[in-house]
Amino acid sequence: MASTERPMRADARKNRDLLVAVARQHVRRQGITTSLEAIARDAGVGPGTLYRHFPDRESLLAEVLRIENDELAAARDRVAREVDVADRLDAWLSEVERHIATYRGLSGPLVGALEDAEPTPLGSVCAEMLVATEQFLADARRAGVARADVTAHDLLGCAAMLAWLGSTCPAGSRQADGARDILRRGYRADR
Amino acid sequence: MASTERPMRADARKNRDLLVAVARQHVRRQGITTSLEAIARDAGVGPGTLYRHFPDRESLLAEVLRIENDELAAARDRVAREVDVADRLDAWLSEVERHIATYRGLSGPLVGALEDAEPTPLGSVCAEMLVATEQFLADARRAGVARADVTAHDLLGCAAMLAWLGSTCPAGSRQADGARDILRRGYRADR
DNA sequence: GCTGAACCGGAGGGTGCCTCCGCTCGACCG
DNA sequence: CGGTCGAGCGGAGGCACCCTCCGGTTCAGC
Repeated sequence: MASTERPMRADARKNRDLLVAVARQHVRRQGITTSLEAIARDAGVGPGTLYRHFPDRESLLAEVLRIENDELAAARDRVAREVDVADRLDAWLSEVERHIATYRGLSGPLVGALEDAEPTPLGSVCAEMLVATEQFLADARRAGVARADVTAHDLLGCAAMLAWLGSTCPAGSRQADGARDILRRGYRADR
Repeated sequence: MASTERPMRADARKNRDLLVAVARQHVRRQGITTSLEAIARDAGVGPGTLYRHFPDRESLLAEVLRIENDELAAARDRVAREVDVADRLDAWLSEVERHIATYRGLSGPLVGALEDAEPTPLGSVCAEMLVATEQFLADARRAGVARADVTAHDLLGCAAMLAWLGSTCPAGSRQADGARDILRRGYRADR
């Protein structure tokens, strides 16, 4: 289907890429509620152009994340390779938390996408994280370091909560650390 | 100090009370990001009037909560009286979570107030919850059902996280239940 | 080069935030 | 009870943002 579509016009492609690049900067700095108009301005295009390429905030966001997701995949492989199985799940969840927390305000929409039945732009990003988490959870269970009644879905929810708490508190606060410790003891089988 | 100030003019008092009442409805229905202009409109006053009584969103919110806080205090007394010490802390934290979750979006500002050094309008609301939580935590420790390294501050953070997760998911989702179980096992000493 | 379809960008209507200022009306005094 | 004056009112207005629509422009294939 997609293969039968003719390729994008060169100027359209350029604008689209530029918009995603500028959006990435803005979202990193201002969080996901950053002004779309400002992104268009900075990219030197009109608002109409932005809205044609990305009909709503979420599709633009999904595109930004799609690019960034390579980083998370790399982290996943690194964790699987280098971290001892006893701490692998912890390490992975930390990565997920850090990834989510990169963009202030992302945790909300992400949890929404985790729940939503119909596929949203953010859905695929979520699905990937869920698969990896299931993998790590299975490993941990086999090694006897994760409780049996905890699900990957729950764990992602926990990571999102922590990311939320961390980016809600004033920067530099250790508020999330206590909660993280409590959560760890709650899903691990060995403490 | 406050006692030397002359009492409010009757019309001002009336407007102020009306605004708080209308705001309460709106915030309950729409969450804390509800439109302040709409509140003013519904109360039949101009925006200027609203902003003189409540210079920013947070002071209006704090006033709404101050009224509602009686409910939480009642819950606190009921829990202290009726619930067995083994489950008292759990019961109290559930109440806190429910209370916070009543107003969609409240968890963020509340956590902020929990951290802030200088007193914000929401600060006193927080302080009250913190005191009660410390009390219940101390009881639980004495009864041997709470881990020693958990702080009341951490627990409030956890309640806020759960409230956040609960009101972020589409209504009726059980997403928060898993996280709540994990957290409970994390702070309790007996499971 | 020509042509038409794809694409552009900005004007504009709607909403919300917050401020400022001229007028009103309630409180108190004589 | 009537007058005064200042607290209080409310709406106009400036600003930012969201999103849509459409007349003009530019690319791509012939």
